[in-house]
Amino acid sequence: MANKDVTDPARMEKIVSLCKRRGFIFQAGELYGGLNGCWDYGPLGVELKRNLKDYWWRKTVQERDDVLGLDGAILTMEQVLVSSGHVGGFSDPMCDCRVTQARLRADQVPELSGKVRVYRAAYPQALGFKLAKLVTTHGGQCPPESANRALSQAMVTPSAESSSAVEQVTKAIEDFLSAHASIELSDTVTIPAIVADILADITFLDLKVLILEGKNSDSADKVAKKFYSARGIQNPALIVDSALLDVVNSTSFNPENGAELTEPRQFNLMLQTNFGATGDQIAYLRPETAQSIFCQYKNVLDSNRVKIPFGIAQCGKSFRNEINPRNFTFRSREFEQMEVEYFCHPDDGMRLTDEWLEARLKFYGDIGIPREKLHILDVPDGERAFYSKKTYDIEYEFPFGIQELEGVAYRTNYDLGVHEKGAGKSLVYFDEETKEKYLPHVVEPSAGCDRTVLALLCEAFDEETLTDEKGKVDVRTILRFVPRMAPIKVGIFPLLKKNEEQVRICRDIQKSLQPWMNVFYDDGGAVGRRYRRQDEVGTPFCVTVDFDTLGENGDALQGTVTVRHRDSMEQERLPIASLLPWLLERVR
RNA sequence: GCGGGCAUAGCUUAGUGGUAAAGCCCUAGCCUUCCAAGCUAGACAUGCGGGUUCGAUUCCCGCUGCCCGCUCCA
Repeated sequence: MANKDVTDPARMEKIVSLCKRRGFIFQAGELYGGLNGCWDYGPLGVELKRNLKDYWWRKTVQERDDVLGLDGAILTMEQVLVSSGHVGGFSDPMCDCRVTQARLRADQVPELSGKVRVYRAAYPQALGFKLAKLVTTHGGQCPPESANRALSQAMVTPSAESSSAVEQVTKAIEDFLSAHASIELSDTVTIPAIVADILADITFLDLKVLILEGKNSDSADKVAKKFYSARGIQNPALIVDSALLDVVNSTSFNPENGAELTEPRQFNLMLQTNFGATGDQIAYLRPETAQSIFCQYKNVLDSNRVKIPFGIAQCGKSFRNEINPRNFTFRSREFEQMEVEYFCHPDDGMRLTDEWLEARLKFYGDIGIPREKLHILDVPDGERAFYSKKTYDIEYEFPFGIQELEGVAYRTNYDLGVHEKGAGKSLVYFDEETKEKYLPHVVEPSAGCDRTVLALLCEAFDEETLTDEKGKVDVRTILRFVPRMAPIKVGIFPLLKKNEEQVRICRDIQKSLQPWMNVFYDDGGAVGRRYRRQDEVGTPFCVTVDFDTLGENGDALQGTVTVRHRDSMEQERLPIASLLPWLLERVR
């Protein structure tokens, strides 16, 4: 979707490293080697995430008259997910065409007979690296890129279509060595030995293509070429075996193009579990929070004296057996969603979708994600889910690319419709004023909680280069969270930890603030060091009790403390008594 | 899912077929009146499992995980 992705892997690495070092996010099961696609939030991460969820709840539920909360069960009945369509399309074994990726039901692939052409190719990069390694091992100086370039050029220039792998690799190596006269192999090494080493060690990429009735082998070659070029092999020159095999009544080939199909696989992306006394009942870990909202829509309506339009909000865990978790916490197998299903009259759906988009954009601004880092994708026809009349993706510029944070989708009355049908019970709404009966339509703003936490971290991360009076350069690492999202709101330090009076006053301040916000007492090392420690975890304010606080420099300063600001590093003096209101105004 | 690369202390990196090194961080103490000072002492590592070997962190294989490029995302 995104066309101007700017990625910064080095920045991402620093963020991941900071998250671990300071206790924001750890890999789940790390002690035992790690569990792919699962993450644990550490002491600071859980505060950050909680701040986000609490603020979302406050803004979405508590400060609105028209949205109610719900906390549904994670274990979900099979029938619910059959009705919703989550079980249906994915319960049969499926095959993929290895060339076009077309997905076919395994039991519906027709039996085909005919000649099959066998292709075998190797990645030129792989060959290049093997060669470089061998040359180096045998005393030559050879950077891998150089061997790679030379060898891959040789590889894509087939001498003859039917020449063998041994011949082609031999020729490539000879060409390479003659082009690099400085490389001398030791006397004990022969080119056939290197060729044998390479071929024994290399991974080949094989493909079979059935020559369809009425077509010739050229068409099969075309299919193979597409397959290899999609994998970075521009010219499948290394054809080891171009012999033709006969197959009869095989269901392993795509009837459209003759390409080989993958083995049939179960494609359910939901996590299943067993329960009941004998463990023979099936339930699913919900793949989205939305379904319990649809299923309880009528109960909420009947028990809370609400009228359409109104919404039901839910924040909680969902689970998907993602094929390919990637990008730190961005795509996880276990993740948290913040969703609203907003029920409305069919005439209002489009308008409300736009209104929710605006409300959500304001929310992101309020948590410190600037509007200019967000991209709104108006998902075009054909790319939306089939039931959706309008979908906006709200995307953020992550260091690994522009990726979706939230989808605002107008889902029509599809969801209530399928559950009405599945359960055999009416979900029609009766409007007392207009005497109108209809099945409500739904607008769904669905945000990824973990993704948003990650966006907060990425947005907040900053490195500032400082130069002191002596010209000494220092890098200050800061998380510039807006105060309402910061895991710790204020650090409290005695200037000298040996001064009992300062420590006592600090502890008093700590006690007085703790009921209102998360604070952190620290007396270790020099005060400057403590400031920097708090910068690194995004604490917006630090309070220092010093000798002025004790009245040693006059009555005017007695009972006041230094407040130091994270972003500017500037300080101001405030009376202890006014700290709480001063802070509350800034961290809510 | 495909391919490539990588795996040594909390972090960043050395190094070795025979006792694993350093800086930062951390802990304790000394010192210290506002931005990562200094001194002393201390804790902490070869991802997991096989194989070769008298001996493997090092070489080989498998697994797991991470990163990159494709793919996928109901």
